[in-house]
Amino acid sequence: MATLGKPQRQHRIGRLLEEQPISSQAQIVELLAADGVVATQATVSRDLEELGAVKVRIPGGTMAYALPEFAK
Amino acid sequence: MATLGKPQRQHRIGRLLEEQPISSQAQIVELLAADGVVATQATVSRDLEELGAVKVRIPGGTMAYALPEFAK
DNA sequence: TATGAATACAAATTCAAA
DNA sequence: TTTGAATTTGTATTCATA
Repeated sequence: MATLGKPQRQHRIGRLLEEQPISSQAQIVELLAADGVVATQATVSRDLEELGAVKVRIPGGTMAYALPEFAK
Repeated sequence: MATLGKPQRQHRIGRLLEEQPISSQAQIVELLAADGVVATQATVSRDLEELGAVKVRIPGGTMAYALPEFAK
């Protein structure tokens, strides 16, 4: 499996965050993998930082990653 | 040391978050203690949840807790 | 420069207990 | 119902490696 470049991977992460509530980096790793994109938690952590993503509280006490408005 | 009630403690936490960038719950525990308020990380974690606080990215790559606008 | 594995660090939750 | 101690879970960073 050809390793996707960083920009493409980050774009996919952004899309994933919009599509569903995601509460952990491990979950992102899984979703990417299901999409054929291999990356570890360390990489996802760095991607989220570069994307400016933050973990916010969702009604119900759960948390989910979200992109800042200006990044959408 | 008279233990401060939960509402008072949460209010203090809110003020602390406004006064300075705070990047960890341990730091909140310390600041409260400096103020004579004893609480553990577990309690601070619950307080932040009840306050709706989130950890956001600050320019420079650091993170800081913040209250949602509507809670101010 | 980008990455992963391992580690260090931070936060949420469990489980008593009062 | 609230809390703290201990634990589990999650995230950032370090340290190689390419």
